[in-house]
Amino acid sequence: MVSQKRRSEICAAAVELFDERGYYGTGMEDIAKVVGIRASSIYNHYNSKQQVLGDVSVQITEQLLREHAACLVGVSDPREKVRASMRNHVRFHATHAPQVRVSNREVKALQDPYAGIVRQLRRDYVQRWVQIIEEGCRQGLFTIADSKIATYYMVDMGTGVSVWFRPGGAYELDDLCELYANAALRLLRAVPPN
Amino acid sequence: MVSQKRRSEICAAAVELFDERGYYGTGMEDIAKVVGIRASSIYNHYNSKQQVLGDVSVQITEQLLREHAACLVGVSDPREKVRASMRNHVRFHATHAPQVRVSNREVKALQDPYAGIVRQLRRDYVQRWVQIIEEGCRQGLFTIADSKIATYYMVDMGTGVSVWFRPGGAYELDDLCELYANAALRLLRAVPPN
DNA sequence: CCTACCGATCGGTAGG
DNA sequence: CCTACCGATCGGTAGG
Repeated sequence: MVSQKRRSEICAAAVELFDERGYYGTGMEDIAKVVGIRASSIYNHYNSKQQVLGDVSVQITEQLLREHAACLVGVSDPREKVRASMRNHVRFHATHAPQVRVSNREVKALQDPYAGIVRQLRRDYVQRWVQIIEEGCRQGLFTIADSKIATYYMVDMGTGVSVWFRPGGAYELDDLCELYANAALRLLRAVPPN
Repeated sequence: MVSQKRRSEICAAAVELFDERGYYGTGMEDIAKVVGIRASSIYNHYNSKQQVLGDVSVQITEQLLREHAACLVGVSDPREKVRASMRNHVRFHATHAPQVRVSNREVKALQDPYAGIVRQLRRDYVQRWVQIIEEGCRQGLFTIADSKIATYYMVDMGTGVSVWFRPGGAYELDDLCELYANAALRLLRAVPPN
């Protein structure tokens, strides 16, 4: 049987284990044990361990871009685009922390074709930020030296949330999203009203 | 022979390989091959692969704190402390990129006593940032909602440099340090003169 | 989905 | 610093 349910069970187990022990530190036996089957049975759903990692990485990266595009619908002010992008970035990295940690940490373990796909998606994502920032600069709303560096400021800062954020901890996610959105506009020296 | 030279050769080879393929993806054979000896000979210098990773991680983390302390000598204005800290953080993460990537990526693979030591050093480092920021707030120089979050902004942003920075690339390291130092003061809403 | 099994490689040890 | 070797585990396959 090659049910979609089993496939996603394997995927979920793999994410947890890759996150905990890394791609090379996780055996097919480990994944199978969590799912409740034998290691050899995984090969009815995936051709290789590499394909499991590829599936996880491509899926989560595509989802990030999809949700980013969705959060910008109907927004025209570049300052609001930055706010929405930052909120989305932080929320995504907090709520899909294991997946983004794995896809960031194991990007070097990823081989083609997955590696090429994921790298291209990441370039697209950075490029979207760059274009929003440059649009704001042209409108005289932002003042920055380099739009690429400004993008790294914000993306790297928000990605860090996936490492230290704990649901139910000291910080409420909604509050965090607002703090980061405001911080982004400060980084860009955005003219008020923010 | 347990020469210090051999030990650091093993260390250097291990950093490159751990960075490239991860801790679990790297065998003692791989490290030995780079050094030009047999895998079993590494055990004349280290008791285990874990000890090699521990050595790398503790050393680089101690060095970060040492250089951070040194960059603050004679500085009293909190704004200048933030500038110096940010410049040091970025420069360190750019010039020791493989080491910090390994020590960040493999922190979960680290066992006690190394894990405990490294985690404590990291807490110390964060605490130093927090105290500088709170000092600036008390003096009315900074305006922020949460000093811990503000620390994460800056530390995470600067740590990102270790991932994308390439020496001899589009950005000069000195310029980058200044850009990040200025960005840090914007994040803190520092009062001029900056 | 299973059992049975492949050759390769793993970290580490014994002994010199 | 080496050779020789340990038991365990690796990703993956054959065959049902």
